[in-house]
Amino acid sequence: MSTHATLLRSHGLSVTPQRLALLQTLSQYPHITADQATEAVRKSLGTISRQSVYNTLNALVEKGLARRIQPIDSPALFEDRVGDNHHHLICRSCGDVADVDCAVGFRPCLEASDDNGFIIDEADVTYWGECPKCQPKISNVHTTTKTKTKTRKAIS
Amino acid sequence: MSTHATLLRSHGLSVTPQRLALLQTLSQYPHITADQATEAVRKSLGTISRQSVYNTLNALVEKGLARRIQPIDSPALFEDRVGDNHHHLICRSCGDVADVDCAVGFRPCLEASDDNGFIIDEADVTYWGECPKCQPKISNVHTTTKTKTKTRKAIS
DNA sequence: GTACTATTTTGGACTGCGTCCAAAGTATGA
DNA sequence: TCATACTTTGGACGCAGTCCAAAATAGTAC
Ligand SMILES: [Mn+2]
Ligand SMILES: [Mn+2]
Ligand SMILES: [Zn+2]
Ligand SMILES: [Zn+2]
Repeated sequence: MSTHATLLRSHGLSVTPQRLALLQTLSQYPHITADQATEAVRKSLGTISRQSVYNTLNALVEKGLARRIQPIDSPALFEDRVGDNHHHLICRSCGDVADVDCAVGFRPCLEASDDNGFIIDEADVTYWGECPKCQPKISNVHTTTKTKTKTRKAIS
Repeated sequence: MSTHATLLRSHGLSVTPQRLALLQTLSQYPHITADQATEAVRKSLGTISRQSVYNTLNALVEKGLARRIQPIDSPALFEDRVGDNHHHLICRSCGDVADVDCAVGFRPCLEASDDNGFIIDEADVTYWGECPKCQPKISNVHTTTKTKTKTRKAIS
């Protein structure tokens, strides 16, 4: 039996083709929008409703089987890499997202300098900058026009 | 002459009542949504269009005079505390946002464990947890029903 | 296998946040 | 004071995500 099925059952979620296909999809892309996931699932199942995509992704996040990140100027991104408290690098020009291991250790950044009495359970770290591809070359530093339009990779 | 006017001019922005009112508003609230800002500005100017609010807030962010943060499940928040690379504590229950000084120092967290070739210019750190008010009291630990509805403070 | 029930899926309507656009108004500098 | 570039306005619009009620289906008990 599929390991994904077991995973779902062990978290009290019933097993449906839609959920299996979404888990499958999540395992194939490091970070993916709900729309991209829909597109990908439709390639395998033929069809899935938008609502089911959101239902499932939200359920997975709730159960800790997936994580949602919300970069500025982008729809939410989902990933199945959870539990390692890793961080993200986002390119301001093209929107590319890269994973970064946590600098501090295993459960790291959960120490704020002053927690204001909050009980902290997660630290969400995003580094902003420019990816290698988008960096101006030596020859045209200061003259390169920054691309405003983020090109979003299509799922193929 | 108003210091806000000078600030605008020094960044190449012309001085308008709308912009002054927004700067004024930003200085009064640590974190504020575009809608809350609109509401607040209307108390002083009487009227302002939604578009002007966004135009101005975006311009301020672009010039580095304001900062936009984008928590999950909340419209963007704006603040005029910039340049100190401070972080945020957000309560999962009530949505309350608190500032935290950067743990590491002045321009700190800009060191990722592996920058993947990115040129990093900002680190955005959000701690998630529960604020003191929302924490279950000793007497009813494990029995308190978590409030799902975030109460958003009204601007009064 | 059949029947029952709780859960899930579906698609269509809907909401909220934010942007686009073109016309009217205003700040700035000559 | 005039000319012009920039800003403001409000109405239309777009996109991400949710709500809802009906239909379908997974899990369970027989
Ligand atoms: Mn990741
Ligand atoms: Mn802040
Ligand atoms: Zn890039
Ligand atoms: Zn709280």
